[in-house]
Amino acid sequence: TSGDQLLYKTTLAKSLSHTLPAETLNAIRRCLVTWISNMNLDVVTAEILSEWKCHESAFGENQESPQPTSPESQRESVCSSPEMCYSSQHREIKDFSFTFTSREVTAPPAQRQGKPKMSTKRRMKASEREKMRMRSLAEALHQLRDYLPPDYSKRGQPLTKIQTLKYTIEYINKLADLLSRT
DNA sequence: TAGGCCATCTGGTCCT
DNA sequence: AGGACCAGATGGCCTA
Repeated sequence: TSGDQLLYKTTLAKSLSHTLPAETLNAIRRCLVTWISNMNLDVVTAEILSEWKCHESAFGENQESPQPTSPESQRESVCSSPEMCYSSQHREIKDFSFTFTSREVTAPPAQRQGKPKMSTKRRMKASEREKMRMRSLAEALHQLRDYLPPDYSKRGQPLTKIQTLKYTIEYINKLADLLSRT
């Protein structure tokens, strides 16, 4: 709808500064889902893909062209945490290179000494949570993959995680260009 | 067989 | 104290 498009444009304008806080990412996602579901995907996809072929050399063929292998396709992960978590704090996105300005994680060895080891029970709980967290991440990527036109995986092979992320950025940029021209 | 991709485990750090 | 997040290590599966 026009309202969705307006909101989407506004959100994109904010995001074009290359800094994408979690709220912005969520807003983009919501608008894209709403907007795309209300229009003729064939037309959009055809136009985008025609442009895609022209700009393919940007990175698609050079470094991240769809590769034939993706073991995940054979072993679809069963995800128990379908909800998507967007906790991108202090994250910058510039073109296709991510810069994660995360916390300092390395500490001098001297500081590590003397810290009591986690109990087995707590370690098992932490492992379980980590497993769920990674499955949630995989599920989110799986859903993201579904929003990309099938032609992005040229040989019919599912995209890898990194390809999914990169192509999604490319797809959003192309959708934004399309919108800006209307 | 090498290399890519992935899931899982683990220990460390930061945050609430 | 416990949860969230991160990165390194490890091993399995698959393809060229």
